[in-house]
Amino acid sequence: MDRSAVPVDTLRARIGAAVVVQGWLQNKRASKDLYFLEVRDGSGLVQCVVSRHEVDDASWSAAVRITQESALTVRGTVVANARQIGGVEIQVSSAEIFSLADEYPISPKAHGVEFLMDRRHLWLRSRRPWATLRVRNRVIMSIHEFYQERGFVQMDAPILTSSAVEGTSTLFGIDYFSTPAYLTQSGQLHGEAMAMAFGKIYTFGPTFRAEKSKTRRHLTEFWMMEPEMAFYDLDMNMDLAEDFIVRLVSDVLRDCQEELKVLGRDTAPLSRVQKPFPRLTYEEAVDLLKSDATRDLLHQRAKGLREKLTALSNERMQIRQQYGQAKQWKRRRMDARRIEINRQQSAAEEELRNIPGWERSAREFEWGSDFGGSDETLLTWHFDRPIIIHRYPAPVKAFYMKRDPEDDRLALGMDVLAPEGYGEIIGGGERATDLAFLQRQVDDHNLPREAFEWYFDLRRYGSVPHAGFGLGLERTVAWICCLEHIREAAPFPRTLGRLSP
RNA sequence: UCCUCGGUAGCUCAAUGGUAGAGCAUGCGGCUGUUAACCGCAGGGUUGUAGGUUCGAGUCCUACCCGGGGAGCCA
Repeated sequence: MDRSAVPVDTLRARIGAAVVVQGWLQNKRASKDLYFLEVRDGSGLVQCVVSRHEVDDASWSAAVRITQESALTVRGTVVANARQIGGVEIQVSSAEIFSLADEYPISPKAHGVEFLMDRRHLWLRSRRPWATLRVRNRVIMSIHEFYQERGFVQMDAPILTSSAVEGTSTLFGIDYFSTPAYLTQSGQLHGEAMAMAFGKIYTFGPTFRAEKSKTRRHLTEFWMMEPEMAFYDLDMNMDLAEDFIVRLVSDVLRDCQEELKVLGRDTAPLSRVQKPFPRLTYEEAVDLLKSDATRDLLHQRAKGLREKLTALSNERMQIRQQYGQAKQWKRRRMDARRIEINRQQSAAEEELRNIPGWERSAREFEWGSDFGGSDETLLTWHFDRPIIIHRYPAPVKAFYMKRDPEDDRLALGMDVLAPEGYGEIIGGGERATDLAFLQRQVDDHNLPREAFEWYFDLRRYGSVPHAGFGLGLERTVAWICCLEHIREAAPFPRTLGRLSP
């Protein structure tokens, strides 16, 4: 241990200074009298240059012997070098191995998702997880700052619950001292109780869904942030959600430039996340979905995909022709490109296969159903920022939603859909205040009245208009980072068929 | 549960029904500024499992197992 060790992300401010850095070896490159050690300490990455004639024998031999992911201490001088990550490197005066690592399974090359997920505990050390999970951290901090600044109080809803909010089919059941219990799927109802006590509250914790969904948008365990506000109506709720999303994105844009760069995230779409978000009633959304404009967008998309496939197959042929006489390093690049071509080709083919189904689903959409995944994606294609859809048919929303006073068929629910195909990141609405209505709703949904007596009390004693929503943390992070799969947005994701590591 | 794509070296992927290959990783050698460094040499395989068709199966057929993506459901 060396108490004078400094974090790598502070080196830029220490040019010319002698420093100590402790970390792990991410990768190394060598020539006869020179070793380049890429050292990672969690805060960042720095190249350390070991020159044979400028270090003692012990340090030189450490540089020669050290393996990927060994822990080490490096002493040296910080030198400006514009070509390096962070703009600096360390000219090493001495290096010492803390512990020599066995052969590391994750080589600095391409790997498949299953291989990496089986080694998630090690994969966390790589660049992409580093960037993604630091964005996640920024989002979490922004969530707290945003609500605390507005006078919200953080409260925690219970994780173990006695009853289902909307049926038990999607809940994980457990044995609670011989009584059946469930892992929470939402802090919603308890949030309402806390809002009646504290005015404006938010909960932030793990949530569990036993849905057998195998898609890039689903986890069985995820973190949900749920604000709940007394004396709030649907419009105020939508305003809050809008301010909230704008704040999250702008904080990440301001503080996570390096992370977004590592992820290769195009920041232009994020910069467009400004107020106001387009707001559509369910009715308007249905009309848009069934419109010629939607059909044209789909046809345009299909045309673009077909052109892309042609271009990819041309490139593949070109590579095949050149491969025979190519130099080895060029072949390697071609191999990498060929893999990327295959990946893009199967993605494009899959989407092309799906498009007729998407078109049918959109055209034949019937008033009263809920939007499917493809419908949501199509709706967002019409806009350049998140959109809010509100006033859904009551049957597709939860029993506790308030009815629209203007039209009793509708519930005052609202969803925020992220652009670029990431779907619903927020779902919420104004809650029903009338006791008799809620009791009828519980009966109509075949839910046990006894389980909701405490909830009914909130309407017996000082019932007020109130509203709230839930934000899925991982979906939000996946969208902001432009991840291919939501599982990358959690350190140890839990999905259908994955409970380890 | 259904639809769809896949399973070949430690990893990522090639291979008209006809002798299973490449790159990376590993080991050895070379190189004074590398950026997934590069160059040379070497070791490394029961092609997911079980059947079937065939003179001959990684390739075709059947069943099963495992994984990816999607539908339903949802944040």
